[in-house]
Amino acid sequence: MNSELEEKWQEIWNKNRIFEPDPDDRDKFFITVPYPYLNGNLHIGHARTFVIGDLVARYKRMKGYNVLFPMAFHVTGTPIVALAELISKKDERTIKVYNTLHKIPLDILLSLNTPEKIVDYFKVESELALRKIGCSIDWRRKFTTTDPPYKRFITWQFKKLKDKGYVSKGSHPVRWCPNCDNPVEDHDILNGDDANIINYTMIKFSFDRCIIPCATLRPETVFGVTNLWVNPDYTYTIAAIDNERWIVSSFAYKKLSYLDKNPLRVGTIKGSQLIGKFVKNPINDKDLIILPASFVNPDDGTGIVMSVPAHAPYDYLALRDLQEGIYDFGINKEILDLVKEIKPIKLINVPGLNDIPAMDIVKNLGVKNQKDKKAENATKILYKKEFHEGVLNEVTGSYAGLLCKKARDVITEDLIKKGYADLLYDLSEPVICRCGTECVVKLVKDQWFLTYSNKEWKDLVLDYLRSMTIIPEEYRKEFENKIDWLKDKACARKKGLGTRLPWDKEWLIESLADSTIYMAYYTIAKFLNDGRLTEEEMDDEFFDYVFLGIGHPKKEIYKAIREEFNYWYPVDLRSSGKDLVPNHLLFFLYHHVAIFPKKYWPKAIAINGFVSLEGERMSKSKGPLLTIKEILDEFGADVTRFYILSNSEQTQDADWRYSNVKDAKKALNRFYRLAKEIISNSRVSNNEINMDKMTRQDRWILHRCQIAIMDVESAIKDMKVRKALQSAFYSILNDVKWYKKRGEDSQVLREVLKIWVRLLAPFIPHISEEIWSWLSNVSVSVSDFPKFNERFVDFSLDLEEDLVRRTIDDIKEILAVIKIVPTRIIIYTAPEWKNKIYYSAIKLRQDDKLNMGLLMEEIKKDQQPLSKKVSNLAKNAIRDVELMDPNLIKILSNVTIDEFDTIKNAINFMEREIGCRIEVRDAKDAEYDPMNKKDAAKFLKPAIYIE
RNA sequence: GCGGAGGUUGCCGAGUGGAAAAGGCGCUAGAUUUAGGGUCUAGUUCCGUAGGGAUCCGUGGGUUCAAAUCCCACCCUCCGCACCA
Repeated sequence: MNSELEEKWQEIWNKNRIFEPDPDDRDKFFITVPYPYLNGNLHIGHARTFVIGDLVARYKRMKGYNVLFPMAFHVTGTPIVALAELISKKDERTIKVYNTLHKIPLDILLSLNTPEKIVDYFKVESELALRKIGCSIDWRRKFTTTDPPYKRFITWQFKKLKDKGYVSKGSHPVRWCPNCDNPVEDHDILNGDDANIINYTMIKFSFDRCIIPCATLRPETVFGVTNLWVNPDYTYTIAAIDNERWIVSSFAYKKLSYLDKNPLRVGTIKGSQLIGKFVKNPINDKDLIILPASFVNPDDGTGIVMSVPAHAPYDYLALRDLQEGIYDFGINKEILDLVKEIKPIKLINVPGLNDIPAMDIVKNLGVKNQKDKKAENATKILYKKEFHEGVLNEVTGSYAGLLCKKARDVITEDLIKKGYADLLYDLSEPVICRCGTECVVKLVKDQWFLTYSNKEWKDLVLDYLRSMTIIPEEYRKEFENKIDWLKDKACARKKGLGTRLPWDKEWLIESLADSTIYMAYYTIAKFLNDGRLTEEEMDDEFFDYVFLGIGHPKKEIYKAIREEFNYWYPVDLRSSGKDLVPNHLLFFLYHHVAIFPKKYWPKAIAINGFVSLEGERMSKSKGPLLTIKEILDEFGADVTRFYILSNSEQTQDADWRYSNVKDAKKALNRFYRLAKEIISNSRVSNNEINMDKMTRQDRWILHRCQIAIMDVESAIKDMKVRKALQSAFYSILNDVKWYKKRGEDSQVLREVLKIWVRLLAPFIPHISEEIWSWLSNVSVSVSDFPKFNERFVDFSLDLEEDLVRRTIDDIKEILAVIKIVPTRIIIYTAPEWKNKIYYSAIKLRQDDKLNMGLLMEEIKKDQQPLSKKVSNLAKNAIRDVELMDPNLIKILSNVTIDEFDTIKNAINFMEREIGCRIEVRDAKDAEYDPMNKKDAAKFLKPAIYIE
């Protein structure tokens, strides 16, 4: 149990090339985990995904599959370039983080001043870390995503996507810093991390050759607009946009200037000057009056809003305030008369809200006026209710009958098409760039998109998803939701490392887009790395042939490459962290479906959670962080694997806690010592163990091993690694402890160990190899996984051991209560007639027919003399049996247990445990019974008398 | 806001309709050919002079012979929401 031991076995694996599979006659299993991104050292979070992948790889290998588990490195994108810049600038924080957390010696760190040097450094370190943690990776297939041949592969893929019409050109909104003149990424933000880009629909109301655009999140309510609201004290900007003149706030003017509108300031106008003027509603040409309101914020939207008093509490209140003269903003009588004629126009019907919804809610909540804080709450409640439950009514014309949530997008689209509206992007809250500038939303033009919103493409993915295995199954819905939500994605950037778009060389392919089908590339990387294939040969025809079987091979070796691909593909399992569900894993599916024929589409996806460090989330750029190298130096591979695999299940997050890791180390030490002891106490034997000579306990422990094998296999099938490890390690450990207590046979223990070590080999391969080497001369990594052997299965043995255990516990419990030192203990097992009644009840329960009448009939058939005693017992039996676990019922309906015999056999053991002489009697013919206990004897619960 | 996950004992966490609390940690006691932070054993909600009883799974209701588990409402925590890998 030390690093030399682990290094020794790693060297043996390497030397014997046991993890370097080539196609052969066996069934194959191709497992991949996402390649790591090399802007730092691999950390404990990576370790989880890798170790889970390795566990499955090792398990499948032992199950006889030809297993391919490859690895490569991802370096395309911006972070590595940014890191190189920061290092060459000697950025204080970066140097500190990479020196103290990533543990890179300062002299080396300062030399990493180009992206290439960074990649070269981390790829060596990462491979080392992966080797040292014992991953059974075929390193002959490694590559880096900036390798020229890989770029050819990506180029081919994008040509294919474009040919299939999955690439389009358009514009899209990004967070933008006007000062840096660049998009703002998450780590560039000083303030406002939570801000989202929201898209308002800007409805264009016309006014005296001017346009007053009103931003709204509820475009469907355009049918219910009764007037506009302006802030009377604010001075608005008049901007020339195309051939129109727009009246907007000055902040809105700024926003528009980044949104492809090229506005030109031509004048200003005070809000109060607009009051009483009329605008036309574009959808019905109705004239609407402009009125003053206090809640209009010039910084939100365009600074002028449309009023829908039937459905917006603020609008309703502001209107009522005017009508009742609560706030009149000094409007004249003429306007006031017009205001008084305004009636809310209801356009959404909501079950339960019969009148004007805004009025209802204002009344219910007792909102006083537009300045009442409760108006905010009223708005929230009503908007939510109407969005989810609302149906558009006849006021909306052809949209009548549509659900609110369905209609919104349709209406927006129609309004824009007709020129009645435009989109306005805005940030949900202010965002401040690291340079201190307030950010805006900019519309980037001529951007290339992958059209993930394409209905046919989307349906193809959704449809295929149905036939895939998703582990855990609960994530299937998550995938469906995300696919449904997925929109077109910008797939090119100007900055960073990567492959150029083949048809537009100034753009680089975005780094998530270039890592979608790379698992296929592992099959050819082998040939590149051993020199049988050169970059120059890898043209489009080559890829078409190898991956799609199109055309003819120009060279003989291409056939082998094609066969290699055809053998390994599809991916049988992609195992990944849950952070990749809404991005990489979706694109992984989309691109496979787009590029490859169906038989090469991935079979299964498994998701795992993160790893936190002493309860805190790790961060590569800020810390805390714990590198794989560090933990391996301290704990070694097996302890690390053991801890991570046993710490949490599936998508739950694991937590790396030093104190618990140390405990894991102790547990493994214990196992190692125990194994050593078992080996030294037994002798080599190749004979099949002789079951006839075995005691009940011997047969019991072998039975338990079979159960463990079954449990481990079914847990691994569901990727429940924690459960698998519990069964493979702790469950057997506890059984072995009990077995040793009960009286062990060293040869039987040796057999148990043979099973045990192989069960554990996928989890903790190094220590397993070491122990296995004392038992066999074949590497455990390529030995057979223990086979479930029905011959050893006997559930009655479990019942017997449980009976013994429970009886001891009962005695101890009594002793604890009566607080005497016992001198003599008598155990009375239940008489046969009692047990018969229980078995009858169990049979009935198994057939789902348990009731008093039927049970009494059964008892009569057994020709028992009926008495009050019998019927009372039958009543009790029904209650007891009804409470029994269904699994126990199943077992009991197949086996019977001789309680007297069981206790009698265990009597010496029980005496040792209790430290007192113990006798066992059948309650039927026990004469000595001073406290009249024997009548209390029940099925599986013997009576106890203590002196 | 939308979508998702979760709330179990001192702590981490099993358990998703049939005896709540597996396993681990911590704690307590004991053993030890114990330097130790090693190893092993037992106990660890409360009450109990016979193996029993009471309480109990975020809160409040409900369904059921039976609910941590199913239904309804509410409270709280965490994660994602895109051009960022």
